[in-house]
Amino acid sequence: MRDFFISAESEGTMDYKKMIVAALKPALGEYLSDSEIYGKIEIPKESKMGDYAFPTFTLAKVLRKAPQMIANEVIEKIDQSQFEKVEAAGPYINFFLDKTAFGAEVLETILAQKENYGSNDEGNNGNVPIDMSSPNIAKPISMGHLRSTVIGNSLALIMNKNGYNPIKINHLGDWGTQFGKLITAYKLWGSESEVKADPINKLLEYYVRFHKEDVEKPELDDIARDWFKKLEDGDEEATNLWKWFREESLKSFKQIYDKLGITFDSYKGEAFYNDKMDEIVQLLEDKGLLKESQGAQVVDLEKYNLNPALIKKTDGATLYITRDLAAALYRYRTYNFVQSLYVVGAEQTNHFKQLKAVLKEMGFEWSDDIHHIQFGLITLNGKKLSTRSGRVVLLDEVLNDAVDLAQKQINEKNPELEGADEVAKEVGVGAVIFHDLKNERTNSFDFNLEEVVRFEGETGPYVQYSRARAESILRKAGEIAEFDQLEISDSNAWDTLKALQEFPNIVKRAADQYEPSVIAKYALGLAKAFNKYYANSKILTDDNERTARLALVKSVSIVLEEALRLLGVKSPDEM
RNA sequence: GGUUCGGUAGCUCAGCUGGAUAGAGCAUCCGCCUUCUAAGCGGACGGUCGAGAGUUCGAAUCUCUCCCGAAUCACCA
Repeated sequence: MRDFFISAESEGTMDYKKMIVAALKPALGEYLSDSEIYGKIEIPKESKMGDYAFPTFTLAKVLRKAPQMIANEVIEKIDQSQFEKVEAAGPYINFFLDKTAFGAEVLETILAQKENYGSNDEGNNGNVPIDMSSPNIAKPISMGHLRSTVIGNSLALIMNKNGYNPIKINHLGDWGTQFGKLITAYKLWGSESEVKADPINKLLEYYVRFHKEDVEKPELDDIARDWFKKLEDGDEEATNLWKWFREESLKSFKQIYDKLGITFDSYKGEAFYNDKMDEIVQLLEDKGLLKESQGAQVVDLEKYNLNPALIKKTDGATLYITRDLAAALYRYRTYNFVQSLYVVGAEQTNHFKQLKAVLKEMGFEWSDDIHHIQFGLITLNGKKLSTRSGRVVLLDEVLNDAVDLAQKQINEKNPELEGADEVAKEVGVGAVIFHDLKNERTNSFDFNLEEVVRFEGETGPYVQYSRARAESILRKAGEIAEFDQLEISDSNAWDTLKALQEFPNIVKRAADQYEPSVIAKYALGLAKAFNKYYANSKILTDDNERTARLALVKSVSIVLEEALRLLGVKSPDEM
């Protein structure tokens, strides 16, 4: 087994817990191993109680003494020279770091590494395809898609920060029986010019009308089925219409992705796998996994405690999972991934369990590297969003509202701001993205426009604003010849320095848990610490710590910008 | 009914592998712009951590039972 100290050392940043283990070892070495000591060290809630603490409860039994007494005895025995002080507080041994040395080291590291601060190469450049966004052609992008898009994008950035090579795949919903309906509707009521003018809305209108009218004219369903059949058989008219709908839809999707500042590495959607499913069926057959059940072809998954996976319908048509099997295999062959992520809503949990189970049954060990990154539902007035019932919240509208509001705020608070339009976009869109990412992925939330576009409190604009203030100070400070003498004696700076030091661990945790919210929460914490410092200490005073304070401000700006970047949020220098 | 995820302050949520008086933001009320951007800072108010039992020196956190809510459970994606 690899010694944990080696890995701790290889991180490149100072591990203060390690320092504490070294200090405690002479006193506790005969009762606890290094890693046991390391594991017990905790961070007190309040900084009054020190920066790290070691609870002595566990030793009480072995030593048959009261924890308080043990704490008192231990501090007598250990070398305290590395710390500002070490004190026994009841059953705890509290360690106070040498603040100036700690601060100087953190600042020096950040200023040297700049935006690379917090990066690591844990991923070894391994490929990680990320299935994300994946809207359906001819349907508008709603708040529901925002989650997958924004979480996927952030995870791509986080994985990259951890040394992986993410590949963002927009698995478009560009195939299925709905295209038969769409073509039917278009042929009956549509026109080329209408679609060109406003593709998504018009196509949606046709689709909705189809569903309205087919209640009374069931023959429409037959026509639609025929058209889809034609499409499957490669009929020229059907194929051309399909291609055209797809292109027009994609164009309007891209406008939204532009607003969000998100790009993709692949737009291979469901249709791409049309000719790749036969192989899957064949493989399943060869391995004897396919069974007939009620006229359909299924893979039994009882040993996984799952329902059978339906591979082929009674009529011989394939299903969603068949396509996803083909996609999974294609991605494995194409990217030889170390992990394959699917940022898809929690309602599809069962599907992904089945997908992984079938792949496992097929003998593909890499099934274990597939992770369903699920997220909670966005509801409207407590109900699930649904295009057909008209209960939709269009993402584009939300983004526009947010940008308008940001514009209004700028007019009020900073009317002289140059490039106000651009800043309004960055702030408005940033608010929406941040709102989506600040809470744990799996939480569901009910859509509330006021909350989404809020700029005060724990929001994206709060973080942006904090950094803009930092930048403003730096502008006023002018050129700094050289950052040396980085010791800061001001205790108001302490929380900020500690937060800065935490960033590399936060980056790792976010990747381990596939949780952008870890970064968002961190950004809020750092911004908060900095605002407090800003409010209580004058930075641009001419004394011998001025450079050190500016180094702190610069470091805060660097790390906040980087944290926001990992969320896909921009950092305006002024706002 | 089975499975999964939730239930923490009026509202929205934190709380890392169990640890020192349970934390934020919003809302409400009160202070702070002759100092670096008030999209800010400080303070007040506010909680039987769904209920009960268990493990433990110690439980919001782990185990079990129950209550409540959501998602899902083969021919949609």
